[in-house]
Amino acid sequence: MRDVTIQDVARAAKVGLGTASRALSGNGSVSSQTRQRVLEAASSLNYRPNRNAASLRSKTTGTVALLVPDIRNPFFTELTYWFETAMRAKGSTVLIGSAGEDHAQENDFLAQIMAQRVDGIVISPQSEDDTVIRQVIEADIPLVLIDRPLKQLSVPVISSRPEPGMTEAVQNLASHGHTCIGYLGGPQSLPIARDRYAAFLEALNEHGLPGTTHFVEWGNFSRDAGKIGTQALLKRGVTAILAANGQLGTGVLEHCASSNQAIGPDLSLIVFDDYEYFRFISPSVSVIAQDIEGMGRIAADALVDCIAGKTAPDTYLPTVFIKRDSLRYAPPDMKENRKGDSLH
Amino acid sequence: MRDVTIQDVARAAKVGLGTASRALSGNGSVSSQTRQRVLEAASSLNYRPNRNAASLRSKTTGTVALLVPDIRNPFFTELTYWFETAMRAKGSTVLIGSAGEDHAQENDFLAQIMAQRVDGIVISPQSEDDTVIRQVIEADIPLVLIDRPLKQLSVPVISSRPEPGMTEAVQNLASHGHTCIGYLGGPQSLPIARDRYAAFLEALNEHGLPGTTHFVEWGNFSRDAGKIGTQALLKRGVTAILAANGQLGTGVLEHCASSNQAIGPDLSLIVFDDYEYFRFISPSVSVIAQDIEGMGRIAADALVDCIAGKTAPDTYLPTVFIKRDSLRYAPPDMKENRKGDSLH
DNA sequence: TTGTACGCGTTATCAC
DNA sequence: GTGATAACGCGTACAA
Repeated sequence: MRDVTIQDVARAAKVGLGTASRALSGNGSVSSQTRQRVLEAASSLNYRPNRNAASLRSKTTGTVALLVPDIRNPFFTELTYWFETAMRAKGSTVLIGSAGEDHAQENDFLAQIMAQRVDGIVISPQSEDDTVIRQVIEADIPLVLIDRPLKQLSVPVISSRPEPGMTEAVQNLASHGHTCIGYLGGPQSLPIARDRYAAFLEALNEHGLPGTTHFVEWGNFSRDAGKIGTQALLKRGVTAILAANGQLGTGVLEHCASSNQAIGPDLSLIVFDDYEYFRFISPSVSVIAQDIEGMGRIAADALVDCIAGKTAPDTYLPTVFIKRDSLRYAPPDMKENRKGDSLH
Repeated sequence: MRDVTIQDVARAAKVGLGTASRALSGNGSVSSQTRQRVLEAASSLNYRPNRNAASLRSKTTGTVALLVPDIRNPFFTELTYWFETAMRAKGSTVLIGSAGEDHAQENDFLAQIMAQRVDGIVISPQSEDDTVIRQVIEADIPLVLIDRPLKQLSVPVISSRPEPGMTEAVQNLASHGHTCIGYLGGPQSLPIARDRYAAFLEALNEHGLPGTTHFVEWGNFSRDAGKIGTQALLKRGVTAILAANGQLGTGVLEHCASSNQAIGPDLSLIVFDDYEYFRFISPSVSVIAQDIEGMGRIAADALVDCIAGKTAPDTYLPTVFIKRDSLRYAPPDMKENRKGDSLH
């Protein structure tokens, strides 16, 4: 059963092929009468335009791609959601690729989408390796980066400013009397990891926390690194941990759950990234939240600008501190006091 | 800067257009000598095949679509991940659509992918409304359904058998001495919701739990329904709750966290669906897990079969019960005993 | 405003 | 095994 083509529509409407095309696509001028006829014919024939044929001529496919390290990471899940929503509103569909840690998969995906002639691509780079990004740039495909800036290349970057949230977070820890704060950092080779740590240090300085020392454990942005780092930090006697991303924070939770360390009473916790479930587990987890919805939407805007040949500015969205129950720390000496305090 | 076409490759390799096409696509026979020449020419010219042009002739796009209610629901996130992985291995890219509750969005997405001429589509229906599905069938697009069977239509369904997991789960609750079990069910209009409840009842019977009563709260598969239902069940004195899906289970967690109800000691919990974070929160949540990876892969297999014109069987994957810490229930009378038991 | 003819890059169908 | 040539469905410059 052959598809109904624009030819069929033209015949049914008793107009020329070109007229039908113009009436349906909206380019060029058609008298409203004939347009009406064409539209009716189209819908009565159940006409579905063939994007592939159109793309062949117009060089635009109405399709963009989103490449993330792992869509199962809630940050990327949400980013994907908002980006897809924004792009669909703009009339484009989104091809997703979840690359995992595997470079072969990344290249696989890249080859496929290049063949598909996507209009543009958004990449959230996982590793320090730039080869994929360079390929995209070389192929001259409009590109927007999430999280990771790329030096000396005019590719728009959408990311976050860790400072606002970080400042409040540190202030809060300080006001609770913490003197030994542990920091779980991401790979120092990643700019965002460095930025977050710098913001952390700056926040400490800003509030002039005398006598406050901090301990740092570096690792990749993974749950396992979070577990291992937590273990190490606890040995060093920290009373609070600030995890530089959600995966690391999840690792903290995991370690504490398996070692019966009670978050809140025994250990304060703040996580950079607000995974949905942080809100309704017990105790709920205090976070420094990125504006993921904003990132997705702005990435979409930036991408269509790039596709249109315009330039799009780098955008750094503010973060906010959200205080929850993981900050109910009761230092040992306070516990001692309580014990003696039999009046209550 | 014009794209390099297969023409250019053919010229460079000093062969005819057709030969180049056969050499590159693998269809038809070419002497290994000339194939070599063509391949070399292609890579040295940095040739990228144009899928759109190919699709115009071959009627196949190497693209499939996946439509889920909300990709942010961890079940669908993981399903998307595995499905995408499987499809990429088969050489297809995946267009995703996250429909939300919005029907307009669904239709939007549908129109777009029909224009894209996707080879097939996998739908995980959200509502009882079949209009989207019917449209796909009417357009004669190969279709596979996740979760939801469709009566009297030969569309493959990939879903789960709740029985194995449910049986073990109920047995476990019984062996812990629960006599009042609460059940949070999904919309009775949904087959999977009915199936799960039926499996629950069957499990109760199977183990001949004398004196065990159960209480049921129905709602849609949402966190809010879980919260409200939990509240209602607790008022009725249940000592354990079985939630019929992950969202409902999340609602239980949320209610308990905000009302200081300790899961484990105060209330046993088993959730149908194994969200990743259930494993490492405290207490960890016992679950009846679906084989999502299997569902994703089998859906991919079934879809390519449909595309190839073959029929694919309905597949129901077994569930498994995974025991975790949310079952450490200590009934009030046991607590009393403990109090008196000062020997320990 | 409307219709015609051509080309987009590829695959498929022929003859050779 | 190989090389011309005709589609595929649509947009658009051009002529009418």
